[in-house]
Amino acid sequence: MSNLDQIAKLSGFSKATVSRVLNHSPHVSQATRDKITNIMEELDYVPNGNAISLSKGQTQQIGMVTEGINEVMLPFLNSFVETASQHGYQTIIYTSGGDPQKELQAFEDMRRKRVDALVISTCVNDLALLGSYCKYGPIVSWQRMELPEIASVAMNQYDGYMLGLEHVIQRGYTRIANAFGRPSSMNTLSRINAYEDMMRKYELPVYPHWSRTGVYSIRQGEQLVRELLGGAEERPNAILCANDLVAAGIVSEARRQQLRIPEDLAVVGFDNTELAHTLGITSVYNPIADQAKNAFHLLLSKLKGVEEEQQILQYCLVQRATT
Amino acid sequence: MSNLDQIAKLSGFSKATVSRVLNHSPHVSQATRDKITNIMEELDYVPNGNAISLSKGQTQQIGMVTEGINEVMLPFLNSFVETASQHGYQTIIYTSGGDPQKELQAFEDMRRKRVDALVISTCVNDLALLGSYCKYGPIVSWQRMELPEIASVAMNQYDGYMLGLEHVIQRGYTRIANAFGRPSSMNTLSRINAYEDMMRKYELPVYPHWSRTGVYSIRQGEQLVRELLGGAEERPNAILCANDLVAAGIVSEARRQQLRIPEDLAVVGFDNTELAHTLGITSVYNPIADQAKNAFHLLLSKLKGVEEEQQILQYCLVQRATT
DNA sequence: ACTTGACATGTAACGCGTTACAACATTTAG
DNA sequence: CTAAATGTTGTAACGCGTTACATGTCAAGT
Repeated sequence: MSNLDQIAKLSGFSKATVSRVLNHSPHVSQATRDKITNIMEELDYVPNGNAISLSKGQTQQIGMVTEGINEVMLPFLNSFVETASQHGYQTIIYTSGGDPQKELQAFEDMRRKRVDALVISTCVNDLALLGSYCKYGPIVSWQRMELPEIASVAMNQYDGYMLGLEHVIQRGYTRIANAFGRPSSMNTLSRINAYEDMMRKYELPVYPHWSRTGVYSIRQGEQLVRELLGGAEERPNAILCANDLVAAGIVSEARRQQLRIPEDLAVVGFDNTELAHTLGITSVYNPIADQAKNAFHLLLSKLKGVEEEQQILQYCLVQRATT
Repeated sequence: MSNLDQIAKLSGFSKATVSRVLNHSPHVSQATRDKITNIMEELDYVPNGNAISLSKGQTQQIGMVTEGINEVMLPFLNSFVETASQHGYQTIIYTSGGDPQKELQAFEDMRRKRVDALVISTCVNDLALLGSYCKYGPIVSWQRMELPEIASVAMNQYDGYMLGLEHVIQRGYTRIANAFGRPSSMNTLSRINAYEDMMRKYELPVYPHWSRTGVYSIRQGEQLVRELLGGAEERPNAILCANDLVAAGIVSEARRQQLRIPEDLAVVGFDNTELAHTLGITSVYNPIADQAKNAFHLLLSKLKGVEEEQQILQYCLVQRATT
């Protein structure tokens, strides 16, 4: 392995000049540049990334914090990785599996300068703890957070949920159940507020039993159908779901139980992922890929101290066969 | 930001001793260790990851090369990230979007010592080119590769495909179509061989028109149904798919066209992902998560020069409602 | 001819741990 | 009581670019 020092010696120039060539500095004559470039090619030289990171004090790496990678965050992840890479940044995945201790690794890695910044997709640690890491680098969250230091790129959950609720109510469903996501997350709180406000507005019944939190996956969706529609006398006739995965689980389990959709049960998913399209599930469109782009640009702004342009994001409801 | 030098000066010991404390070397007395540890805590000291990487010559980071992250590789990615993290390695995602030039970034990053090793999920560059990067670090591939330097953890595609074929033939389907994946990949070649051998064995008709390559996604599956079952006189009555995504697309489009499944059309997916379970699609089980584990352990073996244990993986067919 | 400035290049310190080797002290074995 | 073994700590070089500042050169301006 050759290094910059050898290139300098062999070419007869100083390390500084070689470094300038490497960094396309204009302060090098063409002749010098050519000579040095030739020698670098001869020796098959490439600069050592770690040395660069050490001296520059940044790694061009951004950590993504998540509980685990699932279908819902796929477009977020893809879009983020893609956008970052276009700007010369790589993305490191930190999955916690729900373990706060494991999640902390990501934050510690920022403290240790292994990553320049963090995007949070899902997060299981205390706000206070997160706050204490803000001084080590910029953090942006997909989910809404109550910390001023941590910007969020999520859509307005309250409005989005209202949209879904309004939709089913307009179509005549009145017994509405909810499969919410992470308990006590801002997203969930906003949705709960939306639900309560809407029920009040139309004076519809609220059965606490019909609202669940902590429902994210296909399996949990299936399970929910068994519980809510098993044999109880008073059953909901519409379910709004934390995401399309849950909706998919509900739809497939409901069909297995000979329930007619949408006659007996209306189902509304969230995020309008590929899955919702495939299965024909009505879903609230959530511009996830654009949110990821915004997340990256927010981080870049903070890293470079310059304003980067943010997109303004729209949401809407996509109606399909389940309502 | 405090550094090791400051800790050394303040504690009155040398940098070497401080470093020993950091690395839990046994050659430090308890008293010294305590003193140094206290000072580190006082100053809120953490070692700089880049400095460590530079001097150790390794980053504890592994790059994952892929065209894009989709449902099929989700368990692979998740399992890999998880396993790697258990062993102190982080995973960096390199998505190429099919652009060889972008893909090269991952390989260049290994050359520049940004990652210690690479796992290839999908790869669009020449074998020859890949071969030339093997000298910079270990590479393991999910897909089978013809290079001796690059180990593979994929299941035996030939046998797996045989399993699917045998299944539909036993159930009386004779007009079999194929949605293969990447053209000219080893996987596809093996599957094509399996198909031809099997058709020969049972003396079944082979319509070249019924075999497609380059079909990976839900949309492409839907498209395929329109093409193969649109209006042609002689139609296939069974389709084997590159993966469960394609199968999902086929099933949903076929239903839209009022085709009865499995009476009019049998569909077999591959990988037996969550999606196959949800939609009730028969699928060849592919122990993807375990393959990812094996991939990591293979890399670790090569990095440490020690044998790591590999699991022997089983596959089987999971029958559901589409056959 | 002389100053000023633009341009090219070098010097040396810096970013921060790691580690082979040396040195010294203290046990322990004989 | 001494030699060998063990344990503790220090020295200094190394891994490799980056960059602020200094220096030297040559052409344009007056």
